[in-house]
Amino acid sequence: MLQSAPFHIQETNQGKSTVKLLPELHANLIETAIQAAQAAGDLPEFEIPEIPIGPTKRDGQGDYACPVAMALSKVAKKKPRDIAEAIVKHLPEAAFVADVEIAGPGFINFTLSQDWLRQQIEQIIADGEGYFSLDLGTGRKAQVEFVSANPSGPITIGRSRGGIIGDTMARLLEAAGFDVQREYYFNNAGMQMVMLGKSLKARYLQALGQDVSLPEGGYQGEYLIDFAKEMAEKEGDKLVDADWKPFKEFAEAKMFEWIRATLAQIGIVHDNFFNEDSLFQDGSIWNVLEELETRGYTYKASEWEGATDEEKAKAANLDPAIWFRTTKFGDEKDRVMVKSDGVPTYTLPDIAYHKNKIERGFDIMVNVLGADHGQQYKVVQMGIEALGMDPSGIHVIINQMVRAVRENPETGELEEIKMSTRRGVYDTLDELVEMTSADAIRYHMLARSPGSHLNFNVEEVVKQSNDNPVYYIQNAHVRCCGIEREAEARGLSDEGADINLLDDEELAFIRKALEMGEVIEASAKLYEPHKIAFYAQELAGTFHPIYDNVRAIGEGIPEDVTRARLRFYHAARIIFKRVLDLMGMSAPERM
RNA sequence: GCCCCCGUAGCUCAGUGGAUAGAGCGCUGGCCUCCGGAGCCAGAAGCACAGGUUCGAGUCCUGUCGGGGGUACCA
Repeated sequence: MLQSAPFHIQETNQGKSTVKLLPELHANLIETAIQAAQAAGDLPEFEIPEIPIGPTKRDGQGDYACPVAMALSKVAKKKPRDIAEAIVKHLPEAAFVADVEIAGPGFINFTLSQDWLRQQIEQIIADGEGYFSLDLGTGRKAQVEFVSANPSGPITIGRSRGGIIGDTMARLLEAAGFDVQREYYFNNAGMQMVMLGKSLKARYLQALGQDVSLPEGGYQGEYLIDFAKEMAEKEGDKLVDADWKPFKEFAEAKMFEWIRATLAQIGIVHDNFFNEDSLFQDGSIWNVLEELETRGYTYKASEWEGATDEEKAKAANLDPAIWFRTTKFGDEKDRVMVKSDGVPTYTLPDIAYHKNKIERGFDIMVNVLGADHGQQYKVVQMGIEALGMDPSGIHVIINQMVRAVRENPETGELEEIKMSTRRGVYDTLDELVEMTSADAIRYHMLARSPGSHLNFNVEEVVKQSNDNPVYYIQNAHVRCCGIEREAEARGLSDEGADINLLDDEELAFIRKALEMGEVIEASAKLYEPHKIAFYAQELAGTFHPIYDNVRAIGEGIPEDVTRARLRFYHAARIIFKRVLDLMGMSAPERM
């Protein structure tokens, strides 16, 4: 579903069409102009750098600005303004450019053609929601792995951040043209799951009336009591002598359904759940270990080779473990791959998992991790390199921790709500969804760069008033729908509209709308999905004043003007639907 | 101690090395004969600190201070 404008379709020599965005189109003009200026002797010979260009921020500076003349000042041995003049002199004509100006120290400012902008309205309506699709990733497979929480308890607010970032990243990569798979790495192996099984067994015995306590470090959540009751009803006392395994199986299956249901509430649906367990069962972890041994990256010892005296003392009573020589890749210390009891740590299956991903043929693999796992991905990368594979397709988005906060009614200060599995505390995503809405959660989690330490103010998100940007954005869509409803009720339509009757204000919105392609491109290339959230708010901020000033229907408005404006609001509705879709938010028709 | 991340308005946060650092909330003052006011207009208020690189630094480098995370048999 590839679409054309806002980007001109350019025919290449091979006759294949390539979608291009406005910054690149402008940059091409400038590059051509520099070459022509050099050929004409107006500029000296030098290697042409990457042309910087971007949308301008304030009136009077055109729509797109390029500061390349300043950067060239040194190599060209000329004043920036003189360079800019030489470039402008040789600038080729382009349908989308109405005016070019040199301003300030040597900026080249481009103003878009109003006619060209008008045409984009028709293009948007013709292409519908596919209008902002790019072909950046056409023919390429991408995978986004996110959430990947241990199935040992309910999804927490903190976990949902990575989930929303990951799902939005997937949506943006799809918009950029990639064939995207969403994957959940289901950590159903390891000590945590053994503990879960043991905890459930204790709850099961309790359900049968036995006086047993939870194992040390066991899971205390009430959900295990519910699971245990269900098990006791189903199995009776058949399992009193069983070990932890059937309990782990049962808990895991329950958790799997629970996690899926929780995530589905906020619009997150994974295409694939990859079981960590399968890497043990099919032997791939042992193959990886063997390969690392063969390549000389492991050794067996009870302490790592550079251990301090303190570390040696700690290891004194341990049997030997198998170490991965990560110091060969610049790590500060080697890492344990197989513990002294013969059980692998998370490192080994993690490496085997990423090897598996690469072998599945993804061109890019995005991995969304919390900061508490922030170092681990480096070890995985070292593992992939040690196996002689290329880790360059793996990209990690690390999101900093979420602190749930609320205002102290007495002091007015924000204070942290301590995460706890007890009820009554805002800790699980289920509870948060109940109190707010999927849209509000998604927007607030998304509207922060992953690197920022997020203070999640529950009351602020709960507030359903005009101080909430979620509704500000959705309301733009609602208003477009309202106009269309009114038009229909009055028997009016936008068919055959003369878009030349539209004014600068409406076109300013279209200009802003065209930036969506640039935002999608930047998000996809830089792996920064939060950009779309800020863009959406800016877009709504451009829309609402126009809605206030530019009435489509009413006394004294000529019918042809009404028709043209209805056409405009029709396009605006498509645009808001699209941006809300990209964020995984609903686009309501009424509020 | 060492490694990673962060420090921008009263609060929550944006800001590909480019022009006069933006938005929301809160605060102050205006706007309802309206296609839904969950809206519009205006105002006050800020780059932790010190050096350095650059024609140009909130952005890059070094250091200091402050906060979060990690730091060999948890994931």
